[in-house]
Amino acid sequence: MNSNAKEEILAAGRRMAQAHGYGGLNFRDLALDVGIKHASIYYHFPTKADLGAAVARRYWEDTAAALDAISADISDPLDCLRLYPDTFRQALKNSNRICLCSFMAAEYDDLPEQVRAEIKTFADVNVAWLSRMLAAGGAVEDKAVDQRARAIFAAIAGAQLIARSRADIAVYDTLIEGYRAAGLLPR
Amino acid sequence: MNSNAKEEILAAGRRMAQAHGYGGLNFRDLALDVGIKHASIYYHFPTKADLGAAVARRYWEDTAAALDAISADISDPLDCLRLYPDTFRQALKNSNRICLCSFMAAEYDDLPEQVRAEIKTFADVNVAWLSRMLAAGGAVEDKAVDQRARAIFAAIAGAQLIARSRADIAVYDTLIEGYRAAGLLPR
DNA sequence: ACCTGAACACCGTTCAAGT
DNA sequence: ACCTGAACACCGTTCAAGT
Repeated sequence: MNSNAKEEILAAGRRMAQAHGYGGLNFRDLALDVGIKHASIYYHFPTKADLGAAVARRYWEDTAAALDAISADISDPLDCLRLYPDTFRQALKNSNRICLCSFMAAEYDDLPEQVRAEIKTFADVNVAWLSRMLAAGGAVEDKAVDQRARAIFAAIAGAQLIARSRADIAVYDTLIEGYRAAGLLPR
Repeated sequence: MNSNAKEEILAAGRRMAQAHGYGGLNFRDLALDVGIKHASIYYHFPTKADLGAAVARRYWEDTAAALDAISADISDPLDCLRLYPDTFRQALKNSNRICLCSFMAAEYDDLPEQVRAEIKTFADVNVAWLSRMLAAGGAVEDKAVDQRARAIFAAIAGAQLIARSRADIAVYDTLIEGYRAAGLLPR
């Protein structure tokens, strides 16, 4: 267990931050979840800022891997784009959680600089992947690709946020369908 | 001053909640801002839940009034829709704050039921106004009006959230322009 | 190397008591 | 009616001590 502790802290920290944010991430509940004493967490992460940054970094690393897996498995970039909303849907399915970085975006004022840097990278990773799919799919003019990628990312983050506030995943599905109907997302 | 205290608490509470959320709304800083002792706030609002609900209620009441003023002043519903993103832009302009209800949507898990009810009403107020404008504008099929109204509301909330995470209002403007280019918002 | 008990300082929250 | 002092509870952090 001891060699796994760091990984378990990261996993539990991610779950906690996706439900309660950086402010709601606390060493005592985290320790309870992992099954160690709260002081022990400081052995692995010297400060809360370090923990938050590590959790956010692991989060975008996992997201980048998941997106790459999609585009490696599926040859049609438009099919990849059609699957993209599902990556955000999974957080809602997991006890009405949201994207860690959306939550932390709201908490921007209270975030240590190192944490801010990681959530910026999360957005960059998503926009870069969307841009690649859009460019390869050819459904959008070249000069509009970046703008459209950013619009999709922001709109989907918003849909997830609003769906959470109703604790109803059907709200998310309806919003995504609305984006498709409006032409923001490919059919 | 004492008869104004309640109003000043509401105003300061709104500012604080738009920057730090319900979790970051705290009686000590609030009291410092208003100029009374922190325990005094409990005379006006028995619990934090009461304060949060009152702040959120006042927030949607103010928003409803502002939206009604727009649609009363401007006869063309499409012009009203063109102005809608500006209501969310103002929060960002005000020290990179966001919509109180977006922040609280993220905090859903930790919200008292009475606060949840108020942020639900905020969304309802916005969607109802957008639906009226869309229906009157005739730019969207009747049966798609509600879906489009919800999509616009969620997408704009998302744009505001992402712009905050960059502390850059130009990001918001670009995202809104992206929504227009994609056909989600009227040109 | 990895973990723990105990303590500290700070701050949000509460409530009985003041005027 | 309106406000306050003082206590309580919690949390991030530290550190000497355990295995």
